[in-house]
Amino acid sequence: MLHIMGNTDQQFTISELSREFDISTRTIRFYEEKGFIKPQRDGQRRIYSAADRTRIRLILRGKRIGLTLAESVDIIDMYDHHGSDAAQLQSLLSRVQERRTALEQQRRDLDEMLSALD
Amino acid sequence: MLHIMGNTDQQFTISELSREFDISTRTIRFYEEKGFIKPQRDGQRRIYSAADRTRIRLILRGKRIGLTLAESVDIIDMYDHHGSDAAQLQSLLSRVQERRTALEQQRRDLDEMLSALD
DNA sequence: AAAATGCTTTACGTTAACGTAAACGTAATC
DNA sequence: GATTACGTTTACGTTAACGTAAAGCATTTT
Repeated sequence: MLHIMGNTDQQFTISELSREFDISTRTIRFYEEKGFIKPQRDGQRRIYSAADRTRIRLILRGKRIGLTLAESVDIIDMYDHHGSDAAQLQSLLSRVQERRTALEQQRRDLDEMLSALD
Repeated sequence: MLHIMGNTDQQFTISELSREFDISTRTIRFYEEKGFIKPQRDGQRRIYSAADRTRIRLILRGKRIGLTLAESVDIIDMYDHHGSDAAQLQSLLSRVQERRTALEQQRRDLDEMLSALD
């Protein structure tokens, strides 16, 4: 059977992503266990989309700045959110604001740390 | 009995520091267990110096930027180091350099995160 | 077909950073 | 002298983020 598909939707195997991001396959499956990514299946094999890959990249970025996985995913879902009513939007905005404040404090701490290391 | 002491060497109780930094007394004792601070004793009571207080402040700053306690203490001891020979100094400098690099990456990650939240 | 390769699930183990409770000591206050 | 406030030690419990086998499919290579 022939599939006609644009090459915009690239596919990745677990070991490809493992190598690319230098994390174990265990880690990638763990992220799935936690519901942070939901790859498709080809039989029993996992297939990762470009979107899955991006989510992993963002999770790792979050880790580097000291966020927990849950916090990272939380923020990622802030980007991603599409349909929501006014009330949801309002609470989202205030949560983004909170996050900003924490991150800005973090930046100040980091700057002080860096300048102290001179 | 009268103690004559300059007020440069202030003293603090565990609950004072607990309130000031908004951490539990358990946390403070835990830091001592790990050897990160070494308060004096008055009988069985702990007495914290200004230096102890500063170390705690720095540890907490490290935590906010996602360092582990061990990493924070490691950096703090970089500030503090006084007597060391040339070889030690050299290894210290390269370690500081490593740290800087990591922190700068962290800063970039943070900036991207912040600008994405607009 | 045997072996190697790459993937799968299940499940127990590990480390960091405390939380939480028990049980007790000492000093000030009612 | 009993209660309250503040401190102490000892020790078991908890959560996050994986590590590390163990044991088994499925496909590709020898």
